[in-house]
Amino acid sequence: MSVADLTRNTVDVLPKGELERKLEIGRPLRVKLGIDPTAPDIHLGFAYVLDRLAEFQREGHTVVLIVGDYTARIGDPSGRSDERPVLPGEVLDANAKAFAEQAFRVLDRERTEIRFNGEWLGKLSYAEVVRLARTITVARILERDDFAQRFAAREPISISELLYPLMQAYDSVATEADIEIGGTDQLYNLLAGRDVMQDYGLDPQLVMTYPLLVGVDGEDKMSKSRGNYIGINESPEEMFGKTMSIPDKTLPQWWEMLAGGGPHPDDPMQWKLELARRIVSRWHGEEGATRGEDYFTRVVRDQRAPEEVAEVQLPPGDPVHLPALLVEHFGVGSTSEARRLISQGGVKIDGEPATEIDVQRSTLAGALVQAGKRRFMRFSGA
RNA sequence: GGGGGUGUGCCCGAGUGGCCAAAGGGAACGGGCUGUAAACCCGUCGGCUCAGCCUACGGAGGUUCGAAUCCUCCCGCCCCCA
Repeated sequence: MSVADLTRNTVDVLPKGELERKLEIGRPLRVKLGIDPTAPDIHLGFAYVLDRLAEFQREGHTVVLIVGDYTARIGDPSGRSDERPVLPGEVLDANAKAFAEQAFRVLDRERTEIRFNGEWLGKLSYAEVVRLARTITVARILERDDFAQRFAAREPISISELLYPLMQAYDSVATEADIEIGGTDQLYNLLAGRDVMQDYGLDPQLVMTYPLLVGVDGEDKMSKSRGNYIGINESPEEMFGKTMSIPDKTLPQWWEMLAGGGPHPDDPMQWKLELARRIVSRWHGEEGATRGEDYFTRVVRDQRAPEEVAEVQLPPGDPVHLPALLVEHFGVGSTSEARRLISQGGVKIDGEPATEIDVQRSTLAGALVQAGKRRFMRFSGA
C-alpha cells in the first residue's frame, strides 16, 4: 500500500512529508486512537475511523487503542458547547469493555494494543501534572475554536477541561505513538500531542484527521449524545430503516464514506436503498441486508405488520387497561402518553383504531396490536 | 473580599402576585401528503385511578385568600472591581 493509499480520505496529514519519513523507520508504526468510554456502542462514524486503523494493520503496523477511562472523568470538550456530565466509574468500565469487544469487529486483535490511560495518568504526581501543564499557554489553549467560543459567550469552562488536551497528549507520550488519528474535531488535541511529545524528548507523532460523518439527521456529526447514530451492533432492521431515513443531501457523504463510493443509481430512492444494503451487509452479511430490506418494504413502506411479531401473555383481569398494556409492552413512556396515543388513533387492534381505554379481554386475545407506526405485538391468553 | 446579574418544562426561551401545567421556537410523538426521507399542513407534547386530582418554575423556609412572580437564608453559574 502506498502513501497515497494510506492518506486516502484524510483531511489533514501533518506535518507534510512526515508520513514518508515515518514509514522509512523500518519497524511497525504505532498508530494511536483514543476513545472516550462514555457510551458503550460504536457507531458508523467511529467505525469509519477504525477502518482507517485497520488499513494500517494490514500494512503490518500496530494499533494502540487508548480507552480513556481516566480522561472520561473530565469529558472531552471538543466540539461541545457546554460541559459534559461525568459518569460513574462502573459505567465507564462496563462501557470500555463493550467498546473494546465491538472494536474487534473491525480491528485485527493480533495487531492491537488496548491500553487504559488510567494506567499512567493515575500515577502522575501533582508536580508532574504541573510540569505537563507548563508545555502550553492559556493563549494557545484559547486558540481552540470551541473554547474560544465558549469563552466569548461567557460560558463556564473549568480548568479540568483545559487540561484535557494535555492528558490526551500525555497518552501519546506514555505509549510512544508514531501516528495519532482522529476526526477533524480532534485536530487541536492531536497537535497538542506533538508539542508535548517534543517537550518530553520524543519524536512527535504524525497527525492524521478524517472527515466527520454526518448523523442520520443530516445536520450534526454522528454522535451518541445527539442520538443521531447507527450503532454497529444494531439489528439489520434498525440499520436499514435508519439509513433510509437520512435526508437525501447526506447521501453523497455516506456513499463515499460508508459504501466505498463509485457509481450509483441516479434516483435518490434507489441510491439510498443500495446504500442501506451495503451498510447492513457490511455488519450483518447479505442475509441481514435482505432481512433489513424486506422488513423495510413491508413495515415502513407498505405499512403492514412484520412477518414475525412477538407474542405476549395478556395480564390478568377483564377488561384490560390499554394504557398500562402499552407502557408495559410497547415502551410507551407513561400512561398519559399512552392515552394520548390512543386518542389520536395511534393504537390499532387488528387494524382498527382503539377508541376505549379499557378493552374487553376477548377483543385483545389473539389480536395484533399496533402502537404508533412500527411497534407491533400479538397477545395471547384467554 | 466587595458590587451587579442570573437559574423556568427534553433543549432554547417568555413570563414579575390570580386569567399559568406556564407564551414562542426546536426536538419528539400521532395523523395527512410523499419516493424512504426532507419540506409542508393539522394535532399532541408533566404525572395519575384523567370531564377530576396531584406534582412542578435551582433548594429550604416565610408573607398572602392566592406566588414561577414578594421576603429570608442556602446552592450553582456569569460579569465588574479588589
